[in-house]
Amino acid sequence: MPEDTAPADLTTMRFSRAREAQSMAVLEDYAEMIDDLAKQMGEARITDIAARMGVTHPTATKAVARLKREGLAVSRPYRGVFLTELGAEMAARVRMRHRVVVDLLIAVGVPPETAEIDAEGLEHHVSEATLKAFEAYLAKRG
Amino acid sequence: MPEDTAPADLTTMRFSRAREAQSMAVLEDYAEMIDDLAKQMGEARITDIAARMGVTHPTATKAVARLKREGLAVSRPYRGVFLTELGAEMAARVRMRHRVVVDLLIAVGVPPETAEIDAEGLEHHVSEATLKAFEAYLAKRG
DNA sequence: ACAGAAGTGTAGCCACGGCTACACTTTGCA
DNA sequence: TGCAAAGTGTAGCCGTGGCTACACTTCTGT
Ligand SMILES: [Mn+2]
Ligand SMILES: [Mn+2]
Ligand SMILES: [Mn+2]
Ligand SMILES: [Mn+2]
Repeated sequence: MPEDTAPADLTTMRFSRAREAQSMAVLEDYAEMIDDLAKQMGEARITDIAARMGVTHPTATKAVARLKREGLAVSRPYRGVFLTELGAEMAARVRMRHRVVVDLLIAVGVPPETAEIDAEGLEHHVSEATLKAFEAYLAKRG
Repeated sequence: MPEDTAPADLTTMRFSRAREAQSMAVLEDYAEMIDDLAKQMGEARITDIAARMGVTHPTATKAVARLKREGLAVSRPYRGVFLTELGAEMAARVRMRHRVVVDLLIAVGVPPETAEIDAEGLEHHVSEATLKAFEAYLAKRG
């Protein structure tokens, strides 16, 4: 085995972390989007959530059901969806991280439109440590 | 609607792209891993693939079945798994991209161990345009 | 040579995130 | 005011990627 290869158990841990991060991605994106809609439209309706996510309304309903199950949102039949305090905190955190990721990409030379697109997937795999490093890099750059 | 917000249909496209990228992630990671194992051990066995991915062997078997279905690998019962030419090309591309992502993270100040971990998830959402930008940045930095 | 260990296949379970189809409720307008 | 349009709920399908349990094959060491 080449010495530039990490031990197998460290490799395994990397994959586990990536899977774990991915399992949060849907939750994070919906939380942020519901918060966006609440700010822009006054409330987040299932149809609007679905339209923005690019999915059908039953898919959005299922995602919201998961958010509710995890204590991140509440809703009553035929009414809008609202974030709990926990959900709002997640939304704020996710929005900030998203912005930092986009800014960093642009700072290292990625075209802004591309940065926006790629960030939507990248953001969910940026750890706290990496986020801090990004912020430090951006601060240093002014 | 605030003017710092992208049109809804662009937002929708971002999410679609992220989902699409994600659907390739498993394929990419397995292709790279099978290639690793072929180089390090002579051949890629289901048990070894599973162990490194941190999953059980039936899970690895299913992933390999998908690789075969997509023309990226071949195998015969109770024998090892081998990449096709297409699969080997994907593995090479994925390995290169992984390395660039890790290098870029380190270049902007992310601790190397963290860079390795985060890159495992990030890599799948780095587009060609972003990869080129990363390479340019790294080249400029020497 | 063969028995036990190791490896592999496969059935069948689950959660998730897509979808269509259809029923029901709410909204809005003539 | 009431009816049509819009919105929502829900059942049920699929593919994917996890898992356990168990059967079968291959390998290995005595
Ligand atoms: Mn996202
Ligand atoms: Mn985002
Ligand atoms: Mn990966
Ligand atoms: Mn990788």
